[in-house]
Amino acid sequence: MARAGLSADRLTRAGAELADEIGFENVTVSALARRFGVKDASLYSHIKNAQDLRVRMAALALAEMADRAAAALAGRSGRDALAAFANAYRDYATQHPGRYTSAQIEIDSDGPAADAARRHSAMTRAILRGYALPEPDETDAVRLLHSTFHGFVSLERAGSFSHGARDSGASWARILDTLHTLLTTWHSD
Amino acid sequence: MARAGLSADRLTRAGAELADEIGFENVTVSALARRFGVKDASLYSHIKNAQDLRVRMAALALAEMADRAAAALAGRSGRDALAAFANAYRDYATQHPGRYTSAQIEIDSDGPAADAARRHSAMTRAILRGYALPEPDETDAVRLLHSTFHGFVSLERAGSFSHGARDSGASWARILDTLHTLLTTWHSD
DNA sequence: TAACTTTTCCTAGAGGTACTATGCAAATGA
DNA sequence: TCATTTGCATAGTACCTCTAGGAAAAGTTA
Repeated sequence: MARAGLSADRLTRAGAELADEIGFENVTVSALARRFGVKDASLYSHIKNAQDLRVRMAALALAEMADRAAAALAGRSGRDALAAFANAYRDYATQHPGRYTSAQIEIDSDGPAADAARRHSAMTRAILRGYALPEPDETDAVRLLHSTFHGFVSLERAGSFSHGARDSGASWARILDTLHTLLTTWHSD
Repeated sequence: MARAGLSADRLTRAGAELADEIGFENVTVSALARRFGVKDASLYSHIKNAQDLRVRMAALALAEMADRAAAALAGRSGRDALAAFANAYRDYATQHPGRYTSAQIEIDSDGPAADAARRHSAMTRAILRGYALPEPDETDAVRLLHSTFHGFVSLERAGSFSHGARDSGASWARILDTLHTLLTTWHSD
């Protein structure tokens, strides 16, 4: 009998695809096993348990987001960098809703997903280089940006912005403008 | 045999308590039935299914958040109103993590949770009365505030802000300041 | 109060998911 | 080529969701 050629990485990537198709919360060990035509018990040779799979998916998504962020930021600064990063972030969430959701699970600081999370976080901080804020202001600003991007994307996907006349993309563009202004006029106390 | 005296409302409230204790994703029909000392099948006389229970819990949480927001905004305007609303929002999430999580599920616009969601949304808009923004700017600002509050709370709870030297409460206060400044200096184009 | 109706909870059972233990067969490599 | 390791299967436990049908409590009417 031929083997399916499974591995933790292949399962993680397939899990990510499945998440984008049917939603992160519907990705089960059983569903993943069905996709490979094997029994669910077989997956436990590669992953520790269902939570382990989820953490691996989160690490993959965070790494992909960090890569896109790095590409978006290359050669840009100030307003351009801010907009490019923000749009890369929002586009990723739109194109890969399941992956994006997976990246939101709790990650402990010494787990396998922590590295990817730190890389992504460093990219957010890189946006601010052009604004030259002193600490702890830069940290506050990083947190503001991350909060706003994540909050917007997450509310947009939950349908919170779809009941009014205002296009949510227009709001997004406007919000990026105001954030740029906020950062350029930021004053430490 | 005595009856347990169940009803959809009691189940919803008990589900909310359970969510705060063990986490929203761990609230199952079975666990709720155990808490009342009845069999799980008995709950289906009161709730349609597990998703129905979750939507009811979301509606309860949104209603509670709208109540707290209304109380926080009463008699306040401008910066005071902004800070009071924001702190009420963050405090609710801290005190009721399970309820807060329940409020984040997707709600369709004509479902039973939509009313509560609209009330909560109206409260966010009320913050902006003192800033007198024209449309569509006010809508953009509402979305910015909601995004930032939700994003911050959600990242804070996921542990994203706990790995640096900067206290997350200090960042929160600073962010509220900058948002106030942003709103007072908002310019329409 | 007796009979009838409705509601509430039960038992029983089907089907899905997570996970463990164990065994065999395929791949690896000495 | 033979021993070892690895990959997948079988079997089985436990928990969850939900349906069907029945019985007893509570409410209603005569």
